[in-house]
Amino acid sequence: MIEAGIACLGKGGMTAFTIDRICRQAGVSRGLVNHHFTTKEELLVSIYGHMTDYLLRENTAQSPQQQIAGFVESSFDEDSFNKSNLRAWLAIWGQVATNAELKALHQGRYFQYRQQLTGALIRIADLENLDIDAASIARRLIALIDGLWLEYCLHSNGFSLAAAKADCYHFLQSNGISLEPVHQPED
Amino acid sequence: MIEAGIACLGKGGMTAFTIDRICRQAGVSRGLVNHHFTTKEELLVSIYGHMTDYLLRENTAQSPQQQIAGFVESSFDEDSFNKSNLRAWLAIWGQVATNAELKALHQGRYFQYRQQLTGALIRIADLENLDIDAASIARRLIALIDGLWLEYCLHSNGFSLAAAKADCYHFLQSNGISLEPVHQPED
DNA sequence: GTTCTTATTGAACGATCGTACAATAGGAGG
DNA sequence: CCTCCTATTGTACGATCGTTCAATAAGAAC
Repeated sequence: MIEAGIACLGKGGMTAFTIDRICRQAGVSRGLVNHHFTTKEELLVSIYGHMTDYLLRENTAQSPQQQIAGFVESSFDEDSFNKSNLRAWLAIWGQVATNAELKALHQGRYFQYRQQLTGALIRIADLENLDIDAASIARRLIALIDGLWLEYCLHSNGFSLAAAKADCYHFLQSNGISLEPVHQPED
Repeated sequence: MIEAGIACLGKGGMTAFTIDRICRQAGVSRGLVNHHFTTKEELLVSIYGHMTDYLLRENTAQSPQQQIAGFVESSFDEDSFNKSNLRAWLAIWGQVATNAELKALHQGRYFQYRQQLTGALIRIADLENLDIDAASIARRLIALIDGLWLEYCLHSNGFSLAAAKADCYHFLQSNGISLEPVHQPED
């Protein structure tokens, strides 16, 4: 049902996020959503939680370098960060200002995400005796990733996912962070 | 009426973009929208055209350095790039995949925008004998601007508009582009 | 004043929206 | 078998959606 909601958001944004279409997508009857979720907004919050769980999942990388590389790689994993999912994110971002519960969750999840990045950067700086502003780099890296993803999905003919990843690595390198790009196991 | 539509998009995204609310916002009666615009989607396209006209307006800067600085400065002008306008942009971006007419316009406007940036970068490279990939820098600068704007509007307590501008200038500098930041006339 | 075009109004239409609710199905525990 | 709890269904409701359309207001042209 959460998956069905994501699919609807991906198809037509918040306009397509209706009880009717979600139930049809999930193959269940109309009244079921309001049985499991008291309101439609609550379903939206659950959906956002589900989506961010994926982002904040345990990163099994050993070194902080591998951890950051893992972030970059998974940020442009075409299974998760495709046009459909971008629309879902755009729709949810557009509702953050309206839905207080969603806003609180979003602020928390974004903080966690940035903290994970910042922590890895600080560990790298400690290991290699670097003098960097880890929080600032994390913030700018997130901005770059979001912006590249936006560009890629809105006009994908412009460049490739590989180019987007390269841009991120280039950004890190120009900020003093060098890391061996890890190759994801191709399954 | 176009302004009223932007205001509605800013208040509640595409969900609030209804004939009723637009007319109420504009202070006119219900039937007027369909008199000037055959359909609601056509109004949305007009709104997007109006919004991008502002971005692509004639840049009166003399030097290419000033031109790029003008882009950065106006990208974080709080009159235009506030939370309300972000929501309008998010809503429109979310509809680009659905509305063919909107998609065509968006592709064209984005191409113009990137061309203006690329052209200025090429002129700088010519003047200063630099060997740069202007198109790539333009693309990454746009991504950084979009991402920073997104971050700023979604959790504005994180940093300031001045910091966002500084991030852009820092990015350009680390890519070999140095430019004197111009101070906008404060009117 | 008359005529024509345009701007604007407000009511009406069927469709769809979110939610509530009574009714049914099914499985677990006794 | 009976009883409870939960899962699921389908209908119903008032509200709002986009669009259509006849009616009116307002000027411009003559």
